[in-house]
Amino acid sequence: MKPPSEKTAGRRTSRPSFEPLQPHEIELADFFVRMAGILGVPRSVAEIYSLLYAASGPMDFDQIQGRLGMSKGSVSQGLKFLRDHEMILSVKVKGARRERWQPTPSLAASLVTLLRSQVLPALELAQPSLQRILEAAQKKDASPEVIERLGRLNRWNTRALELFPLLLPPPAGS
Amino acid sequence: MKPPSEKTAGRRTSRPSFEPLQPHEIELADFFVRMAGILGVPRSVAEIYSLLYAASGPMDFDQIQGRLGMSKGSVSQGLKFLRDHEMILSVKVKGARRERWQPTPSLAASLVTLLRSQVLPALELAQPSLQRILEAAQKKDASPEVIERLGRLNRWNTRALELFPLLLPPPAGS
DNA sequence: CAGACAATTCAATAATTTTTGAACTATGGC
DNA sequence: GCCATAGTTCAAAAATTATTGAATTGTCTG
Repeated sequence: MKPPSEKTAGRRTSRPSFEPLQPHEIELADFFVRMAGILGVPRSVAEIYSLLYAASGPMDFDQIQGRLGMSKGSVSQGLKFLRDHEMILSVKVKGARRERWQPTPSLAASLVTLLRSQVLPALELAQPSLQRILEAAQKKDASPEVIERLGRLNRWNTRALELFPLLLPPPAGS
Repeated sequence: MKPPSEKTAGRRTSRPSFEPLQPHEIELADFFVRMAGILGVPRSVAEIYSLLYAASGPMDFDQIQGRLGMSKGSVSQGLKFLRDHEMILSVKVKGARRERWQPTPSLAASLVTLLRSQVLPALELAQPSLQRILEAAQKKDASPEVIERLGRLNRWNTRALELFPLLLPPPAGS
Protein backbone atom coordinates (compact mmCIF):
# COMPACT_ATOMS: atom_id res chain seq x y z
CA MET A 1 0.00 0.00 0.00
CA LYS A 2 0.93 3.62 -0.26
CA PRO A 3 1.93 5.66 2.75
CA PRO A 4 -1.26 6.95 4.37
CA SER A 5 -0.64 10.66 4.21
CA GLU A 6 0.28 13.14 1.54
CA LYS A 7 2.04 16.00 3.29
CA THR A 8 4.95 17.24 1.23
CA ALA A 9 6.64 18.44 4.38
CA GLY A 10 5.52 15.43 6.41
CA ARG A 11 7.18 14.97 9.79
CA ARG A 12 6.00 11.40 10.27
CA THR A 13 8.81 9.41 8.68
CA SER A 14 11.54 11.92 8.20
CA ARG A 15 12.67 12.06 4.65
CA PRO A 16 14.42 14.94 2.98
CA SER A 17 11.89 16.89 1.00
CA PHE A 18 12.71 18.39 -2.37
CA GLU A 19 10.87 19.56 -5.42
CA PRO A 20 8.91 16.69 -6.94
CA LEU A 21 9.89 15.35 -10.36
CA GLN A 22 8.97 17.42 -13.40
CA PRO A 23 6.90 15.77 -16.15
CA HIS A 24 9.88 15.49 -18.46
CA GLU A 25 11.94 13.92 -15.70
CA ILE A 26 9.22 11.36 -15.17
CA GLU A 27 9.11 10.61 -18.86
CA LEU A 28 12.86 10.08 -18.99
CA ALA A 29 12.68 7.85 -15.95
CA ASP A 30 10.00 5.78 -17.67
CA PHE A 31 12.35 5.29 -20.57
CA PHE A 32 15.26 4.20 -18.41
CA VAL A 33 13.07 2.03 -16.26
CA ARG A 34 11.74 0.19 -19.28
CA MET A 35 15.18 -0.33 -20.77
CA ALA A 36 16.60 -1.43 -17.47
CA GLY A 37 13.75 -3.84 -17.04
CA ILE A 38 14.90 -5.78 -20.08
CA LEU A 39 18.10 -6.59 -18.25
CA GLY A 40 16.42 -7.12 -14.91
CA VAL A 41 17.70 -3.95 -13.31
CA PRO A 42 15.31 -2.75 -10.61
CA ARG A 43 13.19 0.32 -11.07
CA SER A 44 14.81 2.25 -8.24
CA VAL A 45 18.24 1.90 -9.80
CA ALA A 46 17.00 3.12 -13.15
CA GLU A 47 15.27 6.04 -11.49
CA ILE A 48 18.43 7.15 -9.78
CA TYR A 49 20.43 6.90 -12.98
CA SER A 50 17.79 8.80 -14.89
CA LEU A 51 17.73 11.59 -12.35
CA LEU A 52 21.49 12.02 -12.50
CA TYR A 53 21.41 11.79 -16.27
CA ALA A 54 19.15 14.80 -16.62
CA ALA A 55 20.60 16.75 -13.70
CA SER A 56 22.45 19.95 -14.40
CA GLY A 57 25.22 18.96 -11.99
CA PRO A 58 26.32 16.22 -9.60
CA MET A 59 23.83 15.38 -6.86
CA ASP A 60 24.33 14.16 -3.33
CA PHE A 61 22.63 11.40 -1.37
CA ASP A 62 19.97 13.54 0.22
CA GLN A 63 19.07 15.34 -2.95
CA ILE A 64 18.58 12.05 -4.73
CA GLN A 65 16.51 10.64 -1.94
CA GLY A 66 14.45 13.79 -1.70
CA ARG A 67 13.72 14.21 -5.37
CA LEU A 68 12.80 10.57 -5.84
CA GLY A 69 11.07 10.14 -2.52
CA MET A 70 12.61 6.76 -1.88
CA SER A 71 14.12 5.20 1.20
CA LYS A 72 17.68 5.62 2.38
CA GLY A 73 18.25 1.92 1.88
CA SER A 74 17.20 2.02 -1.73
CA VAL A 75 19.34 5.03 -2.51
CA SER A 76 22.33 3.43 -0.86
CA GLN A 77 21.88 0.15 -2.70
CA GLY A 78 21.08 1.86 -5.95
CA LEU A 79 24.22 3.99 -5.82
CA LYS A 80 26.24 0.92 -4.94
CA PHE A 81 24.90 -0.92 -7.96
CA LEU A 82 25.63 1.99 -10.26
CA ARG A 83 29.10 2.43 -8.78
CA ASP A 84 29.89 -1.29 -9.09
CA HIS A 85 28.93 -1.20 -12.74
CA GLU A 86 30.85 1.97 -13.34
CA MET A 87 27.79 3.85 -14.43
CA ILE A 88 28.33 6.81 -12.11
CA LEU A 89 31.29 8.75 -10.77
CA SER A 90 31.72 10.66 -7.56
CA VAL A 91 32.85 14.23 -7.75
CA LYS A 92 34.78 15.69 -4.88
CA VAL A 93 33.78 19.23 -4.07
CA LYS A 94 36.42 20.75 -1.81
CA GLY A 95 35.14 21.68 1.58
CA ALA A 96 32.00 19.61 1.21
CA ARG A 97 31.70 16.43 3.18
CA ARG A 98 29.08 14.61 1.18
CA GLU A 99 29.85 12.81 -2.03
CA ARG A 100 28.19 14.00 -5.19
CA TRP A 101 27.35 11.79 -8.10
CA GLN A 102 27.09 12.14 -11.84
CA PRO A 103 26.76 9.70 -14.72
CA THR A 104 29.85 8.24 -16.32
CA PRO A 105 30.64 10.08 -19.58
CA SER A 106 29.74 7.20 -21.85
CA LEU A 107 26.41 5.48 -21.52
CA ALA A 108 27.59 2.96 -24.08
CA ALA A 109 30.49 1.95 -21.88
CA SER A 110 28.13 1.69 -18.94
CA LEU A 111 25.87 -0.67 -20.81
CA VAL A 112 28.84 -2.77 -21.74
CA THR A 113 29.87 -3.13 -18.13
CA LEU A 114 26.33 -4.06 -17.22
CA LEU A 115 26.07 -6.68 -19.93
CA ARG A 116 29.45 -8.12 -19.06
CA SER A 117 28.49 -8.56 -15.45
CA GLN A 118 25.36 -10.45 -16.40
CA VAL A 119 26.50 -12.54 -19.32
CA LEU A 120 30.13 -13.38 -18.63
CA PRO A 121 29.57 -15.31 -15.40
CA ALA A 122 26.84 -17.33 -17.05
CA LEU A 123 29.11 -18.22 -19.94
CA GLU A 124 31.96 -19.17 -17.67
CA LEU A 125 29.79 -21.28 -15.47
CA ALA A 126 28.32 -23.02 -18.46
CA GLN A 127 31.56 -24.03 -20.13
CA PRO A 128 32.39 -27.21 -18.18
CA SER A 129 28.74 -28.21 -17.98
CA LEU A 130 28.23 -28.02 -21.71
CA GLN A 131 31.34 -30.07 -22.23
CA ARG A 132 30.08 -32.78 -19.90
CA ILE A 133 26.63 -32.74 -21.43
CA LEU A 134 28.01 -33.22 -24.91
CA GLU A 135 30.18 -36.11 -23.78
CA ALA A 136 27.27 -37.73 -21.98
CA ALA A 137 25.17 -37.46 -25.11
CA GLN A 138 27.89 -38.98 -27.25
CA LYS A 139 28.40 -41.85 -24.88
CA LYS A 140 24.69 -42.63 -24.82
CA ASP A 141 22.28 -43.34 -27.61
CA ALA A 142 21.67 -39.65 -28.54
CA SER A 143 20.63 -39.04 -32.13
CA PRO A 144 23.14 -37.41 -34.47
CA GLU A 145 20.90 -34.39 -34.54
CA VAL A 146 21.07 -33.85 -30.81
CA ILE A 147 24.83 -34.34 -30.82
CA GLU A 148 25.10 -31.78 -33.56
CA ARG A 149 22.98 -29.31 -31.58
CA LEU A 150 24.92 -29.75 -28.39
CA GLY A 151 28.20 -29.44 -30.25
CA ARG A 152 27.09 -26.19 -31.77
CA LEU A 153 25.99 -24.85 -28.41
CA ASN A 154 29.38 -25.75 -27.05
CA ARG A 155 31.28 -24.01 -29.81
CA TRP A 156 29.14 -20.95 -29.45
CA ASN A 157 29.76 -20.72 -25.80
CA THR A 158 33.48 -21.05 -26.28
CA ARG A 159 33.56 -18.46 -29.00
CA ALA A 160 31.47 -16.07 -26.96
CA LEU A 161 33.90 -16.43 -24.09
CA GLU A 162 36.82 -15.68 -26.39
CA LEU A 163 35.14 -12.77 -28.07
CA PHE A 164 33.83 -11.07 -24.98
CA PRO A 165 37.12 -9.63 -23.72
CA LEU A 166 37.91 -8.33 -27.20
CA LEU A 167 34.58 -6.70 -27.76
CA LEU A 168 34.14 -5.43 -24.25
CA PRO A 169 37.50 -4.85 -22.64
CA PRO A 170 37.47 -5.30 -18.86
CA PRO A 171 37.87 -2.33 -16.50
CA ALA A 172 41.33 -0.87 -16.19
CA GLY A 173 42.17 -2.53 -12.85
CA SER A 174 42.36 -6.13 -14.06
CA MET B 1 9.70 -37.75 -4.43
CA LYS B 2 9.03 -40.11 -7.29
CA PRO B 3 5.60 -41.71 -7.58
CA PRO B 4 5.98 -45.49 -7.60
CA SER B 5 3.82 -46.21 -10.62
CA GLU B 6 4.81 -45.61 -14.19
CA LYS B 7 1.78 -46.14 -16.38
CA THR B 8 -0.92 -43.60 -17.07
CA ALA B 9 -2.51 -44.49 -13.80
CA GLY B 10 -3.84 -41.17 -12.59
CA ARG B 11 -7.32 -40.32 -13.79
CA ARG B 12 -8.35 -37.64 -11.38
CA THR B 13 -6.21 -34.57 -10.76
CA SER B 14 -2.94 -36.34 -11.30
CA ARG B 15 -0.21 -35.78 -13.79
CA PRO B 16 1.15 -37.87 -16.57
CA SER B 17 4.11 -39.69 -15.20
CA PHE B 18 7.27 -40.18 -17.19
CA GLU B 19 10.88 -40.92 -16.55
CA PRO B 20 12.41 -38.18 -14.40
CA LEU B 21 15.09 -35.94 -15.87
CA GLN B 22 18.59 -37.35 -16.26
CA PRO B 23 21.49 -35.51 -14.64
CA HIS B 24 22.71 -34.19 -17.96
CA GLU B 25 19.24 -32.97 -18.82
CA ILE B 26 19.11 -31.11 -15.54
CA GLU B 27 22.48 -29.56 -16.22
CA LEU B 28 21.40 -28.38 -19.64
CA ALA B 29 18.21 -26.97 -18.17
CA ASP B 30 20.28 -25.06 -15.64
CA PHE B 31 22.21 -23.52 -18.47
CA PHE B 32 19.13 -22.48 -20.40
CA VAL B 33 17.38 -21.24 -17.29
CA ARG B 34 20.33 -19.04 -16.40
CA MET B 35 20.61 -17.61 -19.88
CA ALA B 36 16.88 -17.06 -20.13
CA GLY B 37 16.94 -15.33 -16.78
CA ILE B 38 19.11 -12.58 -18.21
CA LEU B 39 16.29 -11.64 -20.53
CA GLY B 40 13.58 -12.22 -17.97
CA VAL B 41 12.23 -15.39 -19.50
CA PRO B 42 10.61 -17.59 -16.84
CA ARG B 43 12.19 -20.77 -15.69
CA SER B 44 9.38 -22.98 -16.90
CA VAL B 45 9.76 -21.72 -20.45
CA ALA B 46 13.49 -22.34 -20.42
CA GLU B 47 12.95 -25.82 -19.05
CA ILE B 48 10.60 -26.72 -21.84
CA TYR B 49 12.95 -25.42 -24.47
CA SER B 50 15.86 -27.23 -22.90
CA LEU B 51 13.96 -30.50 -22.85
CA LEU B 52 13.06 -30.23 -26.51
CA TYR B 53 16.60 -29.17 -27.35
CA ALA B 54 18.09 -32.36 -26.01
CA ALA B 55 15.26 -34.63 -27.09
CA SER B 56 15.91 -37.22 -29.73
CA GLY B 57 12.64 -36.35 -31.47
CA PRO B 58 9.61 -34.07 -31.28
CA MET B 59 7.65 -34.32 -28.04
CA ASP B 60 3.97 -33.88 -27.32
CA PHE B 61 2.18 -32.00 -24.59
CA ASP B 62 1.86 -34.86 -22.16
CA GLN B 63 5.41 -36.01 -22.56
CA ILE B 64 6.65 -32.54 -21.80
CA GLN B 65 4.39 -32.19 -18.80
CA GLY B 66 5.33 -35.60 -17.54
CA ARG B 67 9.06 -35.30 -17.89
CA LEU B 68 9.16 -31.86 -16.31
CA GLY B 69 6.48 -32.51 -13.73
CA MET B 70 4.84 -29.17 -14.25
CA SER B 71 1.24 -28.11 -14.52
CA LYS B 72 -0.86 -28.19 -17.66
CA GLY B 73 -1.21 -24.44 -17.49
CA SER B 74 2.52 -23.87 -17.43
CA VAL B 75 3.15 -26.20 -20.33
CA SER B 76 0.44 -24.53 -22.35
CA GLN B 77 1.71 -21.05 -21.66
CA GLY B 78 5.31 -22.06 -22.12
CA LEU B 79 4.62 -23.61 -25.52
CA LYS B 80 2.66 -20.54 -26.49
CA PHE B 81 5.58 -18.30 -25.59
CA LEU B 82 8.02 -20.44 -27.53
CA ARG B 83 5.66 -20.59 -30.50
CA ASP B 84 5.10 -16.84 -30.47
CA HIS B 85 8.81 -16.24 -30.52
CA GLU B 86 9.35 -18.81 -33.21
CA MET B 87 11.60 -20.89 -31.05
CA ILE B 88 9.76 -24.15 -31.64
CA LEU B 89 7.94 -25.80 -34.52
CA SER B 90 5.13 -28.28 -34.53
CA VAL B 91 5.57 -31.47 -36.45
CA LYS B 92 2.55 -33.21 -37.84
CA VAL B 93 2.66 -36.94 -37.53
CA LYS B 94 0.03 -38.43 -39.75
CA GLY B 95 -2.61 -40.34 -37.91
CA ALA B 96 -1.66 -38.82 -34.60
CA ARG B 97 -3.95 -36.33 -33.01
CA ARG B 98 -1.58 -34.55 -30.69
CA GLU B 99 0.88 -31.96 -31.85
CA ARG B 100 4.53 -32.65 -31.39
CA TRP B 101 7.15 -30.02 -30.84
CA GLN B 102 10.80 -29.54 -31.64
CA PRO B 103 13.18 -26.60 -31.50
CA THR B 104 13.51 -24.30 -34.48
CA PRO B 105 16.65 -25.19 -36.47
CA SER B 106 18.56 -22.06 -35.55
CA LEU B 107 18.96 -21.08 -31.94
CA ALA B 108 20.58 -17.85 -33.12
CA ALA B 109 17.48 -16.89 -35.05
CA SER B 110 15.38 -17.72 -32.02
CA LEU B 111 17.40 -15.42 -29.83
CA VAL B 112 17.03 -12.69 -32.38
CA THR B 113 13.27 -13.00 -32.33
CA LEU B 114 13.31 -12.93 -28.58
CA LEU B 115 15.47 -9.83 -28.43
CA ARG B 116 13.41 -8.09 -31.04
CA SER B 117 10.23 -8.66 -29.14
CA GLN B 118 11.71 -7.17 -26.00
CA VAL B 119 13.74 -4.30 -27.34
CA LEU B 120 11.89 -3.03 -30.38
CA PRO B 121 8.69 -2.04 -28.60
CA ALA B 122 10.69 -0.18 -25.99
CA LEU B 123 12.60 1.72 -28.64
CA GLU B 124 9.44 2.60 -30.54
CA LEU B 125 7.66 3.74 -27.43
CA ALA B 126 10.60 5.85 -26.43
CA GLN B 127 11.03 7.75 -29.68
CA PRO B 128 8.42 10.49 -29.22
CA SER B 129 9.15 10.77 -25.51
CA LEU B 130 12.83 11.36 -26.02
CA GLN B 131 12.02 13.96 -28.62
CA ARG B 132 9.75 15.81 -26.22
CA ILE B 133 12.22 15.54 -23.38
CA LEU B 134 14.99 17.05 -25.45
CA GLU B 135 12.77 19.91 -26.54
CA ALA B 136 11.66 20.56 -22.99
CA ALA B 137 15.29 20.67 -21.88
CA GLN B 138 16.21 23.08 -24.65
CA LYS B 139 13.29 25.38 -23.86
CA LYS B 140 14.23 25.49 -20.20
CA ASP B 141 17.46 26.39 -18.51
CA ALA B 142 19.16 22.97 -18.99
CA SER B 143 22.95 23.04 -19.06
CA PRO B 144 24.69 22.44 -22.40
CA GLU B 145 25.97 19.19 -20.99
CA VAL B 146 22.51 17.85 -20.31
CA ILE B 147 21.29 18.96 -23.72
CA GLU B 148 24.23 17.17 -25.28
CA ARG B 149 23.42 13.98 -23.32
CA LEU B 150 19.79 14.01 -24.23
CA GLY B 151 20.61 14.71 -27.87
CA ARG B 152 22.94 11.74 -27.95
CA LEU B 153 20.35 9.50 -26.37
CA ASN B 154 17.90 10.62 -28.98
CA ARG B 155 20.20 9.93 -31.88
CA TRP B 156 21.05 6.53 -30.46
CA ASN B 157 17.47 5.58 -30.17
CA THR B 158 16.75 6.65 -33.72
CA ARG B 159 19.72 4.79 -35.08
CA ALA B 160 18.85 1.68 -33.16
CA LEU B 161 15.37 1.79 -34.63
CA GLU B 162 16.78 2.10 -38.12
CA LEU B 163 19.36 -0.59 -37.65
CA PHE B 164 17.16 -3.15 -36.01
CA PRO B 165 15.25 -4.26 -39.11
CA LEU B 166 18.49 -4.55 -41.06
CA LEU B 167 20.30 -6.56 -38.47
CA LEU B 168 17.37 -8.69 -37.45
CA PRO B 169 14.96 -9.00 -40.34
CA PRO B 170 11.36 -9.49 -39.26
CA PRO B 171 9.56 -12.81 -39.75
CA ALA B 172 8.53 -13.70 -43.29
CA GLY B 173 4.87 -12.75 -42.91
CA SER B 174 5.33 -8.98 -42.73
C1' DC C 1 -24.16 -34.96 -33.38
C1' DA C 2 -22.20 -37.03 -29.05
C1' DG C 3 -18.52 -38.02 -26.59
C1' DA C 4 -13.74 -38.12 -25.86
C1' DC C 5 -9.66 -35.91 -26.22
C1' DA C 6 -6.42 -31.71 -26.46
C1' DA C 7 -5.29 -27.61 -25.07
C1' DT C 8 -6.31 -22.80 -23.23
C1' DT C 9 -7.87 -19.53 -19.80
C1' DC C 10 -7.59 -17.18 -15.65
C1' DA C 11 -8.50 -16.47 -10.67
C1' DA C 12 -6.20 -18.02 -6.74
C1' DT C 13 -1.88 -19.17 -4.69
C1' DA C 14 3.00 -19.60 -4.38
C1' DA C 15 7.57 -17.98 -5.17
C1' DT C 16 10.62 -14.43 -5.98
C1' DT C 17 12.29 -9.82 -6.04
C1' DT C 18 12.31 -5.15 -4.44
C1' DT C 19 11.76 -1.70 -1.05
C1' DT C 20 11.70 0.01 3.48
C1' DG C 21 13.55 1.84 7.80
C1' DA C 22 15.66 1.33 12.18
C1' DA C 23 19.89 -0.18 14.05
C1' DC C 24 24.45 -0.06 13.03
C1' DT C 25 29.24 1.24 11.28
C1' DA C 26 32.52 4.50 9.45
C1' DT C 27 34.62 8.95 9.04
C1' DG C 28 35.81 13.81 9.61
C1' DG C 29 36.38 17.94 12.45
C1' DC C 30 37.36 19.69 16.61
C1' DG D 1 38.49 10.88 22.19
C1' DC D 2 33.76 12.64 21.27
C1' DC D 3 30.00 14.12 18.70
C1' DA D 4 27.66 14.83 14.60
C1' DT D 5 27.19 13.61 10.06
C1' DA D 6 27.20 10.15 6.09
C1' DG D 7 26.21 6.08 4.52
C1' DT D 8 25.47 0.79 4.98
C1' DT D 9 23.15 -3.35 6.40
C1' DC D 10 19.64 -6.58 6.63
C1' DA D 11 15.29 -8.59 8.43
C1' DA D 12 10.70 -7.80 7.57
C1' DA D 13 6.91 -5.97 4.52
C1' DA D 14 5.29 -4.87 0.08
C1' DA D 15 5.18 -5.48 -4.69
C1' DT D 16 5.74 -8.12 -8.52
C1' DT D 17 5.92 -12.34 -11.29
C1' DA D 18 5.27 -17.19 -12.04
C1' DT D 19 2.73 -21.42 -11.40
C1' DT D 20 -1.19 -24.13 -10.56
C1' DG D 21 -5.44 -26.57 -11.70
C1' DA D 22 -10.44 -26.48 -12.21
C1' DA D 23 -13.49 -24.78 -15.51
C1' DT D 24 -13.92 -23.92 -20.11
C1' DT D 25 -13.43 -23.97 -25.07
C1' DG D 26 -12.20 -26.01 -29.22
C1' DT D 27 -11.92 -30.19 -32.45
C1' DC D 28 -11.40 -34.54 -34.16
C1' DT D 29 -13.65 -39.29 -34.75
C1' DG D 30 -16.86 -42.40 -35.17
